[in-house]
Amino acid sequence: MIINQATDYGFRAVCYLAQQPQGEVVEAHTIAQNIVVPIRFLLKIMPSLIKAGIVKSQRGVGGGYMLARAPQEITLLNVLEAIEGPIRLNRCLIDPDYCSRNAAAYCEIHDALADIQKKLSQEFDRYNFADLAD
Amino acid sequence: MIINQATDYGFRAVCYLAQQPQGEVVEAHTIAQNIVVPIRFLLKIMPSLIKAGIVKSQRGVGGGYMLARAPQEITLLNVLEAIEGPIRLNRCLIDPDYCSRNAAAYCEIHDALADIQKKLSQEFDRYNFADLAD
DNA sequence: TAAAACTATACTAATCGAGTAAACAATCTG
DNA sequence: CAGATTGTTTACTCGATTAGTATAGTTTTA
Repeated sequence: MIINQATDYGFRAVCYLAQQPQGEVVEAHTIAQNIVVPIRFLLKIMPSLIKAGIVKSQRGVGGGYMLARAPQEITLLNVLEAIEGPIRLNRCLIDPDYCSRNAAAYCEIHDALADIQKKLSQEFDRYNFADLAD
Repeated sequence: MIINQATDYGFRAVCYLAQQPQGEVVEAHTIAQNIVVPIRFLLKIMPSLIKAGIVKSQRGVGGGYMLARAPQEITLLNVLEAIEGPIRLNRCLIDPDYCSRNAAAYCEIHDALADIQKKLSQEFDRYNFADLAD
């Protein structure tokens, strides 16, 4: 019921990139310093954001990271799912076989959780980084 | 971002009790069998529900558990908080000093998460066990 | 007073989270 | 093209948490 530290750092990193002039490439150590995150940990997180099409990277001298699309097109949900996968409130919502009662198909609680989970995703999706970076 | 197994079991236990005739005392092993939960684990969870005023217990021969108040007065949020404490999406929402940037006071992300967290609590609070037990 | 029930506390094994390390691959510059 | 720079990949560690088990204790009632 708590987001990962990595996700928190991911939010900060994307927010920081959204605050840079458009097209500016920022290297990892600069990002890490500004958002106050251990650089090695940040370096491990970034590839997830790249695979999700949220940021782009450039290697070699003068390399670094930049957003891969407009900040208003990136939501908290996008970053969260890129780093820790889809939101799941309960394991039975991923794998019905997980339920020790084998009741996923008719369980009222299952339905309620599925509903809440959907609402939660929508809430995370309401926030984009153009607004957050202000 | 996922609820505890204990919370899941708590939901089931309260739901099962809500399905019993009013005032009926049900012993732990009966509950455990019906909701398919290890009895020792269930026995460990129940005291949290008692402390939260959700169920009552009776010791000795013929003892067991019953709801402490009407099912419509018990929500998913009540049970969740009884078992795993208040919902917190991020540690900085409990303890602002936790933020490695020390930015909780002015961080836009912090505000967004606080907002989402509030909505999430409200969602869990919308479901009561009179409805869930149908 | 003995058995039946819940309570409290401590223990354990497995998993997960956060962070570190090291070897590697790409890119630029002189 | 050599070497420095910067990101990538994968593996490792250590501590915390989770899920569950065990045991000794307390209350109640027949």
